[in-house]
Amino acid sequence: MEALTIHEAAETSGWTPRMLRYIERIGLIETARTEAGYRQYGPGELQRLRTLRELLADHEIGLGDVAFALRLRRDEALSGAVDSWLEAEPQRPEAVSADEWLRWEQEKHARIIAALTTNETMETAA
Amino acid sequence: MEALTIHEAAETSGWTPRMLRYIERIGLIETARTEAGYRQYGPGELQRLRTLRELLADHEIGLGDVAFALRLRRDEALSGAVDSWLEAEPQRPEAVSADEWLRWEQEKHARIIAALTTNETMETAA
DNA sequence: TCAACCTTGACACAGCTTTGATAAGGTTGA
DNA sequence: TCAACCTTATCAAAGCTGTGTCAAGGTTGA
Repeated sequence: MEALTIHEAAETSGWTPRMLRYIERIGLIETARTEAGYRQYGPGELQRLRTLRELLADHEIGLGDVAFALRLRRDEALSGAVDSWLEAEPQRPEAVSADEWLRWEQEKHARIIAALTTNETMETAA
Repeated sequence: MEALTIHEAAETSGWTPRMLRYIERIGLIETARTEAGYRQYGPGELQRLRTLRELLADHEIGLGDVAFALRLRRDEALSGAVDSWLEAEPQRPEAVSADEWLRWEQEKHARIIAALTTNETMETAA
C-alpha cells in the first residue's frame, strides 16, 4: 500500500470519508484503487481536496455547482446550448422593428394569437 | 400598454406567472415595466422563455444550473477559480517523482505528516 | 486469527430549491 | 365603478442536496 486510505485522506483534507465518496460519486476527484478496490489518495488528490474546500468557501458555491461546471466543460452540446441561450439578449419591445409593432398593436386576444404565430415561424412548430 | 402581461406571457410560453417571477428573481430574463410596475413581455422575452424550456428539457438541467452558468460568465474571478480547479488534473501516485515516493513510503503516522508537509510545499509552489 | 480497516447500499434528517396558493393592496378599462 | 387584472410578501408542500450512521461483507497486517 503506497497512498493514503480514505480515512487518512479525510483526516488530512478536512472532509469526512463519507464526503470523499460523495465527491467521487458526483464526478469530482476519482482515485486510483488497489486490487481489492480500496481508494488510494496521493498528494495530488489531497491538494485538490483542499483547494476544492477553498473554492466552495471563497465563492459560496456548492459541490453540485462545481459538478455542473465540469459537466459544462465535458458536454460540448450542453455548453453550446447554454451559452447561446445566455448570449441571446432578449429583444425588448423597444428594440422591435416598427411593422412588427403594428402587428403587436392589437387587442388582447389577437395579440396572443399573433404571439403564437410569430413563435411558430420562429421555431418550426411548437 | 404594448406588450403582453405576465398572465398572457405565461399562457403563451407554457410557464406559470409564478415561475415567470421566479425566473426573473434568479436573474434569468428581466422584463421592462410599465409606469405602474407591471411586467411587459415582448416577442424577445417570449422566445427566450420557450427556448429556456427546451434547454432545460433537452439537457435535463434546472433553472439553478442556468443561473449558475450565468453567474460563471458574469463573475470572472469565479469562473477563473472553477476553471483552474477543473484543469488541475490530480497527479496520481504513479505520477509522483521517485524521491517524493521515498518520503511517502513510511508507516501510517509518518505518512500523514509527510502528506501535510508535501502539501505545504505544493501550495506555495503550485 | 482477529481487530481494524475497507467496500457498497440503505435509511434518515436538516436545509435549501422549486412551485403553488393566498392575502393585502394598487391599476386599468368598459 | 368595479371586475379583472397587476404587484409584493408570506405560508406551505414536494423534492433534491449534503451529510451521518448503520449493516453486511471483504481485506490486511501484526
